[in-house]
Amino acid sequence: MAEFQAEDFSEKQKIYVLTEFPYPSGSGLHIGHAFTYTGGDVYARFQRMQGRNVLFPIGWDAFGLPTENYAIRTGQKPQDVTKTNTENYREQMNALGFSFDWSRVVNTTDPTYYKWTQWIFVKLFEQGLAYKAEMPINWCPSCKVGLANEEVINGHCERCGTEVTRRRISQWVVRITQYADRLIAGLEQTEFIEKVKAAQVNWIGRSQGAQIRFQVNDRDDSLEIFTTRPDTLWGCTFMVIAPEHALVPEVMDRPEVAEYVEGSRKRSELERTEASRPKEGVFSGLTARHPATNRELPIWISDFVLPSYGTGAIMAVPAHDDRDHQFALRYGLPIQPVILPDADAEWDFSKAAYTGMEGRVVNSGPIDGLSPSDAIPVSIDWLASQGLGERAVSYHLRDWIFSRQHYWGEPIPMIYCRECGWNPVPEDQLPVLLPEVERYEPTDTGESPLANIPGWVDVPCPRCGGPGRRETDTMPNWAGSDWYFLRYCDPHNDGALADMDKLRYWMPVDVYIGGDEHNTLHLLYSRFIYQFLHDLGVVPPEYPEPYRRRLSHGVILGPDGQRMSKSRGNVIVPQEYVDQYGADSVRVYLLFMGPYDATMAWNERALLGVRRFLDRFHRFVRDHAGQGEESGPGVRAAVNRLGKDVAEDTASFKYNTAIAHMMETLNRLQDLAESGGDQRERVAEHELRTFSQILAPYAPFTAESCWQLAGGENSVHKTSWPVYDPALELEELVTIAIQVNGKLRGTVDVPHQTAEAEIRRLAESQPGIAKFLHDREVTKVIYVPMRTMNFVVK
RNA sequence: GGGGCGAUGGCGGAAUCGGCAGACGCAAUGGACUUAAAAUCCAUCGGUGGCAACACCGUGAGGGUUCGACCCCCUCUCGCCCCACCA
Repeated sequence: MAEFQAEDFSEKQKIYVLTEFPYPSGSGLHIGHAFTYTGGDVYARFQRMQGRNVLFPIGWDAFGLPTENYAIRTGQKPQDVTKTNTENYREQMNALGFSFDWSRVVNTTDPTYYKWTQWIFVKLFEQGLAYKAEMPINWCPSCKVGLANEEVINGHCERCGTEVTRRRISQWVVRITQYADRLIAGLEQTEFIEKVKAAQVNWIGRSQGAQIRFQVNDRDDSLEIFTTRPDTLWGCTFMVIAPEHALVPEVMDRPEVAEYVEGSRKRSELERTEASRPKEGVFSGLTARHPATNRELPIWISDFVLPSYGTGAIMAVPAHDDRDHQFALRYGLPIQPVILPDADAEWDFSKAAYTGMEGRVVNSGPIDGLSPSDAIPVSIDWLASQGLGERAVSYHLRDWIFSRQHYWGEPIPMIYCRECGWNPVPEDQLPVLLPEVERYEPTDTGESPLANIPGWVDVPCPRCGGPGRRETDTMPNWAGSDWYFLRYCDPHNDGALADMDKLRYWMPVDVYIGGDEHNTLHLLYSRFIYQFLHDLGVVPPEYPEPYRRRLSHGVILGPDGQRMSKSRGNVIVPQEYVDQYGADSVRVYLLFMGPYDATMAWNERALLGVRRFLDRFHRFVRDHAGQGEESGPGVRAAVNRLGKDVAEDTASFKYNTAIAHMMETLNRLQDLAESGGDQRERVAEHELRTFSQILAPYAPFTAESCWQLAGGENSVHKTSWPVYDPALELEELVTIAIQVNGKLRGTVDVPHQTAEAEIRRLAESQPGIAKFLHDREVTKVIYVPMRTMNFVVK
């Protein structure tokens, strides 16, 4: 398949078409893969025919829990399972005719690849962007294993269905929040569609507000809170802190506090973040002083306050926040209105909080009489002048928990020494290879299975040479997919993750095709890692962002219109349909179903319709091959036009209409070639070959066969896209719509460049139109050249 | 609650910049070929009225702008997707 290899530094214009690489599961390629890669393949093939140097690579995102589980179940090595699966994937991809550059395959589980994944981690650590912290993880008490968020389905373990609880474990965390503002700002340099940009901005969730200090009574401590509504400060009647807050251990001697905190700890993340759960809490026994009014404010503890957002503490303003209002009603805490709504002067604050921004601030000292939006900056300035607080920004985005307690992942290349602390494995000792072990079962303690291999764990400290201990956690699945697109540019490089000149040639990715489900996490993580590498200077400084465009493909539902799932039994396996109808039918059908980004149900009858079209074309070519003379004018014009239409649609990913154009043109050619009488036209091999070329990106096998039948030499896939001849189109008649008062009353067919006056004469002479003009006064005639003419009459 | 998107025949969907609504395909109906079936081919296929020519209505609902609106503006209804106790 050497024919599809991309050429480094070619003089041709480059284009980098990237599709998300698959996780090679045991069940083989699924329909979503077929859909994604067909979309990428058509575009790549089309661009090659346009004379571009196309990089269309593929690889394997092969680390992951299913392989590890399967290996445990069957007693195989994950390495061997991966090998079997990737070979199967490759075979099925070839059956579908994907024109990947197989010389650039990347495999995240290959030590020559994950050496660089580990290298990136070492750099993160060296730059202070990776740190150890006690973080709660999702814990399956039955499997005795920590689960990533994506392995928790509705609060239950993906594997065994047991309800997941929380457990605190010391983990590696990556400081992605440090890049939050840049990740937002960088979006401006991309051409992502609005939806994707919005998803990213939303996920980062930047809010502006104020940080305010409250003095805790009878103690030295002060309580810091974050709020986006400092204008409601004077309405604060109590405070709430999370059970994880640093103040809590100091009041654990109160039995009711201890009981509440204990109960909360047992609650799963799912339960805890359930918004409809009644707001419950416990009084801490502490009070704080209102910074403006000196009023005494009780400090409550409740787990509706999240430890991981803001400061883990809030000022409660029950008059103007729904949650605080619920809490106040439950425990009989005072409600103090400080904003009167414009619309409803009689607002009943005992019934509901007023959270709107329209209104007037009252009972609030220096900000009285202002509108809430004006009051926000004024209140912050006032707080700052009193030394009580300042402007602050908070993000929904959290630092990224980077440890997984699994075997089948990249070992985190760190060594712990009692004397020197954490040190990275020196670069010349990378990669830290995954040891081959007999058993992959998780440990009872929640540690990675690697912790059970003393010969691997115990190593000298790279700094002092004393006894050290390897990190036994592995990296999350995201790690390998964060930078794979860089490796495709230079997949065999031993001395760097990729050569700078090659990156400069191929980057950025021109089109990245993937699923909506990766529009937030994967896209954000990989943009972050790219920006980090940009700061390190190992990617071209002139490209601040890795992806120019992001295209999200749609979803194929089962024949019943439901999402495909094994339990519903509506899963479509592409290979079965390839066997039955041929790869081209499956390819063309997938793209013909609807717009590339739509959600569509599988319909085997429609697939059959596509098969009929391909068969009909093949028959047509066979029946008309050998008629070596020139085609009739209608045939020439139709095929000429087709090349232009399909090129336009393909370039803008409107595959469904491109295919419709091909069907339409075949219908037209059949009419012209097979009708009786004077209209009948000859179809010569030249047009049959041109049509085959146009079909080639979509149905590569059928097109090749037809190309040969029509006397084509070599391979249709090595030809250039047919050149459009505008002169041919000018020979065709144009149909112009004739309206009277905006209503269609007829049409006239005229040659191109017919004068307006002539069109008007033809229209007025047509009885079906004339009868609407008869006896009326034409006040105006609007003419849109070569499209429509509208008579305005009284 | 926040954000994004959408609503067109029996179905999936077309319609470049506001200019012939329903391309293309599926399903359906009638017919040809066949002993029969499959395959293939021909015809019809938004609604109402009409033998027909033709006329009127029609892009979720209501209003507006315009010579002309699926497309632009306002109000509303419904649906899908993502995020969500985020202070």
